[in-house]
Amino acid sequence: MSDQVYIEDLGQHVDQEVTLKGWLYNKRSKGKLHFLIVRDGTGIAQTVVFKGDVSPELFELAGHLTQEASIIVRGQVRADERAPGGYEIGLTGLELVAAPTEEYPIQPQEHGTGFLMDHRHLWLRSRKQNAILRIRSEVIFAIHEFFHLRGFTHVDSPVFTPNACEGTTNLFEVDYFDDKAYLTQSGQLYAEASAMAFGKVYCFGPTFRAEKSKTRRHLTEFWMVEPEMAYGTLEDVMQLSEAFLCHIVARILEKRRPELEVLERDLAKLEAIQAPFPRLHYDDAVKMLNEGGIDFEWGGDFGAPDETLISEKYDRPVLIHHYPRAIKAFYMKPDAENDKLSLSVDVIAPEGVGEIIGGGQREDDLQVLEAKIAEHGLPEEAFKWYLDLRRYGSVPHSGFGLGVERTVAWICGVEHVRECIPFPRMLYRLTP
RNA sequence: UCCCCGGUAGCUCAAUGGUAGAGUACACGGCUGUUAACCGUGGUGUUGUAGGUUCGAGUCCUACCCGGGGAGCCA
Repeated sequence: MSDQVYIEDLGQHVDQEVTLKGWLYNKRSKGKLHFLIVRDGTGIAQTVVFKGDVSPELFELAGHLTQEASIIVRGQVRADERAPGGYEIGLTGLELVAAPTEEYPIQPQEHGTGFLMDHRHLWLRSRKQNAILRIRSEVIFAIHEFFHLRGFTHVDSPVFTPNACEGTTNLFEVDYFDDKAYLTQSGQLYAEASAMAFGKVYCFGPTFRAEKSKTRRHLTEFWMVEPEMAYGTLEDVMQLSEAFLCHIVARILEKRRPELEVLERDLAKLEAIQAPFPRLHYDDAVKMLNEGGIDFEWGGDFGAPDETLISEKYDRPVLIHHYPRAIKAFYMKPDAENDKLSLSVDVIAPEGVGEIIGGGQREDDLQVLEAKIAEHGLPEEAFKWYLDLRRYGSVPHSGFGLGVERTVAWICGVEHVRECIPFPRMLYRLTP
């Protein structure tokens, strides 16, 4: 049918005869009226079947449709304040493509998280989940757009790796023919190599952590975007992450407002995301915690409650920089002015989502890096190629990693990252 | 790995140690404007598993399994 339209475009077809192809989301009947609520992946729309307007067979068919029946409906679009979304279709034609062979398990009522996660493949059809994942798609598009507009080259890093980037624990080990390999936990080392070849690069892909974490911020498989800039400094990374987050949020506000409304997101909180972001030296963050009544000792890393206390003081993301060297990865460059500190930065999202960005300036001196690798007990052989980057034209460089699911959770105002990826992989959950 | 909570009908949940129930979904009937519509009629259980205490266990005890929330670690 050539006049098929999508529900998100209904407003452009008022008073026209159109065809919708979709599924029955819900149905309400009242005597000589059936209200068929149809979804097509772009939204939901109400269609009205009036007994006087259609054949008895069609009215009977409409009355017996069950939830998630796949249907093609035809009728005239009209504006009506009583219709959800403001538009409805006066139905004149109805084709049942396939009736469900069994009762659809997910109903318009409360369900438990475990049940919904077991039915994730169907849960995706629900309004809220649909909105979250459409926003995720837009976030990913905005990420690519941002870097391309700034002259970054997209260079992907491998998923199979021979070694750990940040230590050997928490890696998924897999058989690799007669050898062992690990699923990557970061593409950074490869992004560094790419930056030496292309200048400004970013890699984007799934990463894996075999941490036995059971919290609303953790997945065992999550997506990370990691830009890396040759000749970049800590300051460059801080400016880039600020502009990056502003760009993403602006894009979502521009293009995904209907989805944000489905999620009942407070738009004012997103509209507040403008540069500059507050910057907090690690020392000052520690002071802030102590003044806030948390017994925190200098030198430690911040836990979830610490991050929440800090982020609650601001209405936009906070950049915390110059963390102690001891709690950061081996490749972080020390601060020339204070050997105990590193040229590192974490970005804490507002509203309790926690850290969404971690990055900094990398160690570019061969001898220092060799010593660090030995000090961390890492296998020198595995890092031979990485050290080549310091042998052949080493330059200062910096970059960061952004966790996509946490970013989507923050933008959507969703409690748990498991709803921010189509098929989450978590501790104790591998299906569907 | 540690701490806390839970597991009863397809789903959401009730049930002083004493006959295992309601709402919802589904089916049929009624109503021309419903917003998770409403009204009437219709039936569903190895109470997570295995032991134990008891005249009697969904309920108390022990172990295990599964799930949820949080911590640590991280994005």
